[in-house]
Amino acid sequence: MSENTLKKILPKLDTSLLAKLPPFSRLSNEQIREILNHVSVRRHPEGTHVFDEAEAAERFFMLLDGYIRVVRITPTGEQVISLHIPSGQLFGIARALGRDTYPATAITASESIVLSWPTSLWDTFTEKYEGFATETYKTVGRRVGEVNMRVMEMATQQVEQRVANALLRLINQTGRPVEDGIEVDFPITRQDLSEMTATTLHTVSRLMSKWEKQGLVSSRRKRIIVSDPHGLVVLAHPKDNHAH
Amino acid sequence: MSENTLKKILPKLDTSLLAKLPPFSRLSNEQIREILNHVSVRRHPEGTHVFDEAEAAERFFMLLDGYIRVVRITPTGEQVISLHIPSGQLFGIARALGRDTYPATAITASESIVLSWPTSLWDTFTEKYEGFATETYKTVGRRVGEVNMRVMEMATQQVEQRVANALLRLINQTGRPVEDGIEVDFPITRQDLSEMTATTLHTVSRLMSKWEKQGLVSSRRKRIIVSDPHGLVVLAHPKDNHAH
DNA sequence: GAAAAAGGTTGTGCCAGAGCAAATTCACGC
DNA sequence: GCGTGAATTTGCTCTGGCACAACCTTTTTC
Repeated sequence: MSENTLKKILPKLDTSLLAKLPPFSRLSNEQIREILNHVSVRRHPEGTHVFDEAEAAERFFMLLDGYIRVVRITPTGEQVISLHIPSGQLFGIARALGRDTYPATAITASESIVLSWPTSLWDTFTEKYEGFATETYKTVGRRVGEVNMRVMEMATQQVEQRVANALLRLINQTGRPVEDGIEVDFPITRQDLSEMTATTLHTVSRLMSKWEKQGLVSSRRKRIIVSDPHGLVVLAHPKDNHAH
Repeated sequence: MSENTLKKILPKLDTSLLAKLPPFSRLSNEQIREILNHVSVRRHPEGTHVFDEAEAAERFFMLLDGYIRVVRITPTGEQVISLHIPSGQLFGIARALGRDTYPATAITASESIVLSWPTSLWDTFTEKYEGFATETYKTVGRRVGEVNMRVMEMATQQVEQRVANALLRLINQTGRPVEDGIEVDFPITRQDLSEMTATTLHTVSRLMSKWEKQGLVSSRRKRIIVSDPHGLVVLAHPKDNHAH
């Protein structure tokens, strides 16, 4: 990561921006101003590594706008996408898990605005600011739940169901309503979907083609629109699944 | 859970028992005595559900002796084993993740002694007792890391490697040295191993047979001894893994 | 605006590992 | 010491989905 984390100041970064976000919502304007005193703001183009796995966790982050893709890379170079983080959430919060290195790599899935603070302030935040710790642990809990869900899915479901589930999760969490359905709000390739579901882009491509013929989804390059979410739900949560 | 959580008192449950365990190790004897004032102690035979997924998290737990298997069950009734918890660790700590229900089911993998406290004391513990919160979050962090590791493995590795890894993890975390190797310290079936690695008991059985012929492991019913850990490591971390 | 690169589609062969079935072995209670 | 049920082994079959490959389409670059 290039190290000019200096304030490429936004038009105005005022208290009202943070006041809406859960970790800060119970704070006074005074407190939010304190917090903003120490913040760095940064705009990252799509595809930027905000931090890398195993790096010393010197800062923690709040995504103000855009999407973050959390990724892990195997010794043999394969990527696995852990989850996507929508704006308004903290990330890179290694300290909340008692770690001093980042457990995964964070890459912007679209152009993003990222706030950050030095990790040394973490303890101050959790102690001093009402509700900050609680909300943080809720976020952690939600993500843990999500990862657990993926383990379950990968252990028990067929590829088609996994991809359907991944897509449903994407539109639930990051969906934007458009004319003919709900669109995933950031550029996403078949390759990406395959890395989220432990399969190959070929298989994802075939599934998408099939679903497009059935009128469940439509897609252009890097764009996916789900036009019949319920149809996908039916595929995702299948009749018998005669499994292990 | 049957609700006679009363003190089936152990011979002696004194401060020295807790003083060695990380979450309590920085506390004074006085403080540990306070903590013991509110504790319930309970002995669970093998196979007992200590609590079930989605149940209201009314208590949190410390495993004093034995092993806990953390399990999730799909809508279609299949089990997936998330992880095993060795003695000396907290579990059922939904509050640490901002939840008020248990995220998974906890079953004793062998006869176990379990301490527990009402969840209402959780905030007191984290605020009042030096180091308790920190150690807790380290535990959480370690488990999250482990689950993430499993996602990676399931996404990128072959069955043989996954089973080898699972076995290595078991002997690292819960291994007991015996004459001809290291033995998994609680009863474990091929079925269990298959539920940990998202495969079938048949495949696990075949692998075990092969490994036994190669002199890597030996096993009786419900008992597994790894005699050549390094041999397993070689299998677990394979040459090419021409993958996705 | 031509070339290159990135992303996407589709056909084919193949095999790891699941499913099924049946036999065998083991542990434990009586 | 015997009977029973659970755990394990093993042979056979079958198939989902991956590897490989060729080609097409859109975007980016210069």
